[in-house]
Amino acid sequence: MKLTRDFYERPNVVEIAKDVLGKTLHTKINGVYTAAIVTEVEAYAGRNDKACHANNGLRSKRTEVMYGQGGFSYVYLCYGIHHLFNIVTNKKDFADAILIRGVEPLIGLEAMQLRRNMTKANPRLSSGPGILSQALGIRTKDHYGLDLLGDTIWLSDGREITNHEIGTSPRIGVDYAGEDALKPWRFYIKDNRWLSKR
DNA sequence: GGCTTGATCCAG
DNA sequence: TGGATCAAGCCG
Repeated sequence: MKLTRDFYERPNVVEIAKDVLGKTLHTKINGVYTAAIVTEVEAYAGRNDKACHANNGLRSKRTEVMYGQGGFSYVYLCYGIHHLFNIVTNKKDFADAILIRGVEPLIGLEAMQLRRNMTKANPRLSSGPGILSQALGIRTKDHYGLDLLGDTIWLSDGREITNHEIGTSPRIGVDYAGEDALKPWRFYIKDNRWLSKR
């Protein structure tokens, strides 16, 4: 069943991030349907989180969607090459988001391999925030600010993940964020092959 | 380990 | 207006 607005609009982004583990991420892009299980995420807590693009209340064309309702997509270009897919959470004016860092392919493996220019389905297909967007066909220009209750990118129930199956670590690549870089807000499914850190 | 790559941000 | 910076991936 498709996740509802209520799921995304809860106030605690860390709690939602853990809940997203095991959920199914679907895309239907240019008529091609793909689906994958979310294996790895990071939480970004709006204006009070130095690692978040909306820290200190920064508003710009890029961050604007984070200030809207929960359950929308925030996709942006990183290092000039990679499209990183985030889920906006919390209610209007609260700029929280969750970065998806790894997925386990379920449906549409051939389409994903074609997009990634690969001949096999190994973790290099979709274990990393940039390459999973590539595998699923998500691009900044086309998929910024989409409603995740729509029919282009959406999430649904998936695999049940219990608390003791969830691993925790600091977030990746946010050393610039001072003390906030230490927050243990990266979550992943333990013993899963489809993680960005091997 | 070193290179790629370009939007974004802020200093001036 | 320009240059430093960056939620990464690829090749070796």
